[in-house]
Amino acid sequence: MSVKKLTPRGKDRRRQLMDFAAHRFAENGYHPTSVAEIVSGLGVGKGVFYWYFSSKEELMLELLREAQHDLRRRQQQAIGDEPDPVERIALGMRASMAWFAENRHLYNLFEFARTEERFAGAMRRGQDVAVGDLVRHVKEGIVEGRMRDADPLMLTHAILGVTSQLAREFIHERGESGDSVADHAISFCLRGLLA
Amino acid sequence: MSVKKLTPRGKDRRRQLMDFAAHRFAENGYHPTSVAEIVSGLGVGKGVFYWYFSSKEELMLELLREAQHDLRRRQQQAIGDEPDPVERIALGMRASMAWFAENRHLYNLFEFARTEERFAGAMRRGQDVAVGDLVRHVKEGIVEGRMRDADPLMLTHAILGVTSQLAREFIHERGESGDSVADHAISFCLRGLLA
DNA sequence: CGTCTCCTTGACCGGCCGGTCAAGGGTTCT
DNA sequence: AGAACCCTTGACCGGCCGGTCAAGGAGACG
Repeated sequence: MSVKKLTPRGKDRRRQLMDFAAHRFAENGYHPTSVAEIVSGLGVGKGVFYWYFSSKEELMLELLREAQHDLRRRQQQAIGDEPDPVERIALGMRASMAWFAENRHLYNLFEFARTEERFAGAMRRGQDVAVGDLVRHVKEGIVEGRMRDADPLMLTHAILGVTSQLAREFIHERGESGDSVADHAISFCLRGLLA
Repeated sequence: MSVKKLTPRGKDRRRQLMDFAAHRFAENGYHPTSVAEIVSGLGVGKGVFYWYFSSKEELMLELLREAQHDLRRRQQQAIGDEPDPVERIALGMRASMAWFAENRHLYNLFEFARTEERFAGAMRRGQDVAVGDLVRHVKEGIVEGRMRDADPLMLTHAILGVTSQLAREFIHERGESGDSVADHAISFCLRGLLA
């Protein structure tokens, strides 16, 4: 049997660096977290960082890409081949909530990344993919007469807004579980406020 | 008649610093924008900055407080003494959209501030006020039987989520006008997705 | 054993950053 | 005039930051 190496190398090291940096960035902020802090937190020399990543910025970009990719996979897996567009939207929202519950720290990372020009591009690309996925379900729902005939892009962003705000407030901020929040989010999106 | 001073003093100087800094922070990021850049952009010496503000952080906090205060005043002014809780919510959303349209740059500032511990407190306080205002209308709407009997806090955050996401995407990002976006946001919040 | 490759070390560098302060200018009082 | 007050200047400081690099393991292979 293989034993855990005391000094990981290769991909393990990379993971270690990315995980640790992600947590520090999320808790402390990207700029206030220095490369020196990251490596000393892991008990290694600075050269290790620059062996695996060409810059702090590159590491950040990789974190963002990976997280977005992971979130999307989670959504698609949850949706599977569900035929009902309304149900697909609900499943996607539930999957997003669950993912945010399991990766609480990444919420801050996403939010920060959107505010800085050099990371905003990556975030926009990721969001465009999410919007693209979701808008298809919405359009289909409208065509099938299941949903109101409003601007699909607006509806899509409204759904994303509900999901991300409830994820922030109740999961990220208050530490509640994903499932109960998802139920509320879904019923709001489907039926709105009015009685 | 009084003429514009060539070298503003007192409150004018303060305003000048705050406005310029807010724009630089929003476009470039808080950390990447140095105090040196701010003062040289205004063509003044560094001492001016530290005459009016005790630190870069304090200036930032003041910007956040002022912006939140201004946004809230705008909402309250729009709502006036409207008796219908549903209409009050719609008026508040419309006012928020209009405010974001007129202060596009502040969106990034808010978003960044939430991600850094030392500013998160101020943001939370501001949001708590907004939630407090809004949740009252929601509760009243439920009591009056105008709205679905769901958790008022969830409904409130869902409304905020729709508002802020649509503001970000269509006003901040795409530069559309506030009014048309507000209509979509309101109708989504009231009636949801379903036909 | 030598050698090759892969990884690690940490002192070091140039540069920038937030913040200080002694000195002086401009206005407005008396 | 001259004193008092308010504002402005910009050189300067200590410290930290992202990034470099010569040197040196540690294991694999022959």
